Amino acid sequence: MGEIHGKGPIALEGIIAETQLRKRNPEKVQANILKVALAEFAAKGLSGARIDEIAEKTKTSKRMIYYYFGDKLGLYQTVLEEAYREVREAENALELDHLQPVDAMVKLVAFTFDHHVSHPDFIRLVMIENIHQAENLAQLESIQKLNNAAIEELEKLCRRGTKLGQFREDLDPLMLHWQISAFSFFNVSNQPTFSNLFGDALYQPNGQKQLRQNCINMILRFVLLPENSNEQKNELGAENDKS
Amino acid sequence: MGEIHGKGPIALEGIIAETQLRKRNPEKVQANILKVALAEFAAKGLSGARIDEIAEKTKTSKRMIYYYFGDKLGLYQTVLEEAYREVREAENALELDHLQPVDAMVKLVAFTFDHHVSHPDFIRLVMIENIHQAENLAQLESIQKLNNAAIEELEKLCRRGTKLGQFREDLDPLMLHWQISAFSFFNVSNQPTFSNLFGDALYQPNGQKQLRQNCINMILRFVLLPENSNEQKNELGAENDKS
Amino acid sequence: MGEIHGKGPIALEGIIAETQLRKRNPEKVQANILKVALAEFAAKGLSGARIDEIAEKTKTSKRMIYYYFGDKLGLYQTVLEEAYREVREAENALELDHLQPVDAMVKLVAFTFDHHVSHPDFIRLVMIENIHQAENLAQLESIQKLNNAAIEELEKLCRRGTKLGQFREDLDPLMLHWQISAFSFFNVSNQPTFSNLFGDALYQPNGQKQLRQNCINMILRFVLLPENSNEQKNELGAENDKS
Amino acid sequence: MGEIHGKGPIALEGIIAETQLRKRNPEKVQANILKVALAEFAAKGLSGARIDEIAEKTKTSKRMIYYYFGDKLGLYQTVLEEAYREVREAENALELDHLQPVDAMVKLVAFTFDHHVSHPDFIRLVMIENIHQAENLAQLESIQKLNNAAIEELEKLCRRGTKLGQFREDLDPLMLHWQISAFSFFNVSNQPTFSNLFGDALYQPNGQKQLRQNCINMILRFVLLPENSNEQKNELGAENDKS
DNA sequence: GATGAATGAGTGTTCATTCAT
DNA sequence: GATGAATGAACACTCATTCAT
Repeated sequence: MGEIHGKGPIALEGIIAETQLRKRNPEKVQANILKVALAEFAAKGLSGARIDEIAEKTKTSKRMIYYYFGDKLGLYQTVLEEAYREVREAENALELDHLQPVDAMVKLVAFTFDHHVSHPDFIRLVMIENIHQAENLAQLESIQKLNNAAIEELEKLCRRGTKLGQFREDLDPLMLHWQISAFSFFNVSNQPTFSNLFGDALYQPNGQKQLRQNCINMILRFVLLPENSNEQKNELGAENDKS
Repeated sequence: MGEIHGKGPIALEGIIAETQLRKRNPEKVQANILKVALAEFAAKGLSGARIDEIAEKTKTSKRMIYYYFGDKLGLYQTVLEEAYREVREAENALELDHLQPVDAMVKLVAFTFDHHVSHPDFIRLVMIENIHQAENLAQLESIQKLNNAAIEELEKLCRRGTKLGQFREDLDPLMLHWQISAFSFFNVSNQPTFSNLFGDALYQPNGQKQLRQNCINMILRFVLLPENSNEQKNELGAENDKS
Repeated sequence: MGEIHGKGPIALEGIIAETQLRKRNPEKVQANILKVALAEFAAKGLSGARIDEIAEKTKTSKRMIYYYFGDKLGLYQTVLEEAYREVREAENALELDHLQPVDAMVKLVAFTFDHHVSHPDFIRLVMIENIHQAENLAQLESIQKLNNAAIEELEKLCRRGTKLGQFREDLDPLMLHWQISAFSFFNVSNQPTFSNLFGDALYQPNGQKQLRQNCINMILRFVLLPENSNEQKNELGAENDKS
Repeated sequence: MGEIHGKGPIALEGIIAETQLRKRNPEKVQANILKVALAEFAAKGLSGARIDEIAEKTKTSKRMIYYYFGDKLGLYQTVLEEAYREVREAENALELDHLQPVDAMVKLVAFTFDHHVSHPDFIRLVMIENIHQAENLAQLESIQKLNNAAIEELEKLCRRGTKLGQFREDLDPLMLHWQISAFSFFNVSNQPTFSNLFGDALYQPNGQKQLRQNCINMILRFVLLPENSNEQKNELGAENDKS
């Protein structure tokens, strides 16, 4: 990814490019360190990751890690911060306002599910934070603000659905977010142990497809008023088969 | 830490008394080590936990850990094995056969939810295993057998419910187990980060009560045939309020 | 520390203003560095002082330290040289020739005592040099010349006192200088340990007053011929009380 | 000192002896570390000394330094503590009670002077402590007690001399101790810089002999009542010549 | 079975110094 | 003259593990 070693016919250009890349480009150096560090921390945890190993996989040296991030914890916290920021920015890019409430809810759950699947390193980082009682996350002020947006978006959606007589009136956006997250997060976080203990059928393409659809269905049945739920039952149930 | 910085006279009498107190009781010594080790691994992860610290909190010495468990990984694997065994044994003690399918399902979900809440160290151990791609769990043959029982129990229950015309016919016990686990596991595993980002309302007594009830409801609505679901809608919905 | 952990926008205006404030004034820049370096070396020793920390407390940058002084040792030696020069210049400004020998001697001892008290950083620098076996001092040719003046001044004074029949004939100016220095130097150099072990009574205003007077008395009794010493005994003794 | 390498005809015995010396002898291992560390700290200061270098000069390994002393500061503090203890114990072994006050005072000053000369590493350690504002010394409770004994001994002596009409009545034992210490300490501590600046005449055998005698004389003239001082003046003065 | 002593390979971190602009 | 970026060698310290008794 973005590596340069010997993939063009003219070697000299590659050398020049690499030289320019490596030297005097603080942003890229930091980004490169963070990318490597994210993978290492996600794979081995905070105390399991080794600064030496991170440095080795980097285009720069161990010294620069300390130059830019102070110490191991500083590096970890920056990695955590960037990971959250990236994920939240993608979430905020979701445009739900112009969709019908039901469609918007389907899109939200589907996106959340898929987004977790496509960011396993972020999931693992969050697991690590949970093992550490979120004490590092608690120190990142910049993150706290980002998350309210997600709840507010959901609240807007609930209100719209309720006003149209489609959603129940007693919905709690926070709990809804919790429920959507539980499915999406667990799906990625516990894949290794679940597969090991019960086989990986649910983690094959077809299994994931059903899992995803059932999550959407469960959330929909939860938010919809019974009468609306009935109208859609065939449609919803149809996707639950194992075909 | 088993290290000496400074020195002091040795209380000979104390040593004799202590020796007599625990004279040659291998099982208790091992159980004591495992209890301490579980807490340490759960709190700090595999590489974060320190043999010295575990030994210090033990009634015995560091040498005994190596004597009984070989090395750090051996200790961790034994801890993991015991934790799984204990949890699964409790699950298997659930008597569901004499209950109506719906009641049995409610009891199963409620028990799973509560059981996770009351075994946070186990949850954390599973998180750690997931970070390590379940590679240690994979080496424990004794565990693999235990889990099929859980699925089989659930399968029996589904079949009974379906035969009575209450449950849908296309239920997949494995997926059902996944769904129940997702709620129950996430509830404990992600409490630190979720509370930090969104406040701890859902982790206050009242919040937990609602969360638990909604999980039961969601599972029920998922397994019940629509016509049965409708019959119960008032009852189910009633518990969703925030009172 | 010249290192970056985190980043922030750069206040361009501030930089321009500051640049104009100290536009090209090498002497002041060097003097500023030396002042800061003296304090740092005196406080933490040669190996204990940090170039980064010195640079940070300076109005200029780390690079300038290397530009002007070559390396850490060069900076230290320059600091040492300047400190000696400043102290010796003050000593040489003492006008003793127009005073009676006894008065001149009193003034010399009193001045030396006070001068040490008011230059604690210099004292500490000399202590550091002594720990390093004076190997840096030995490389500063400029300093060697300065000190003979002090001994010559003292020799002149001794000769005058002896010629007038007040001082003993066998006085050795070098030893006299040693004795005066011993009191004056030890008073400052060993204050921390002495106070810690024996209380700080002697380092309170009254204690210092007595200490100073007793030093003067001891030197006087040493240089004066016994018959002169007797004449002054009441006067001298009177100042030894603890009032 | 106590080394074994190849100084006996039978090599095998040496090997056995060395083996027994190196293995399982905690006291000797610690003593060996402390001896080496004292020399290193005295030569290079707290931050200048290197744990690696200390370990290398030791019969054991770097790891054992941390095993017994925790960290660098712990090692330094233990070195400091042992150095003070050793020096104070020698001082307390002085038997002054059976001597005439004047003889006792002469013996005390002479001993103090010589004792400092023969413990240069201790002196350097004290200098280092003074540069560090005695902050490590302040943490050693065991040392504080030892020093009162020295002052009390001196107080007893002063009282005896005063009672016999030989010493002045207004003597302050603490100040007397300060004065004796000033000479004795400065003589060792400032030898490098003093020799460098003024030549080493005073540090040649003859110079030291005079210096020592003059210190005794100055202290005696200070404590003796003038009439007694006069009686002894010839005797005292006689030793001040440069022969 | 049980204990304190001992160890080597690593692990995070810091230092004075130099480079590119 | 002046600045932020970059560096390698060293540094203090820790780890799981084994030895001798």
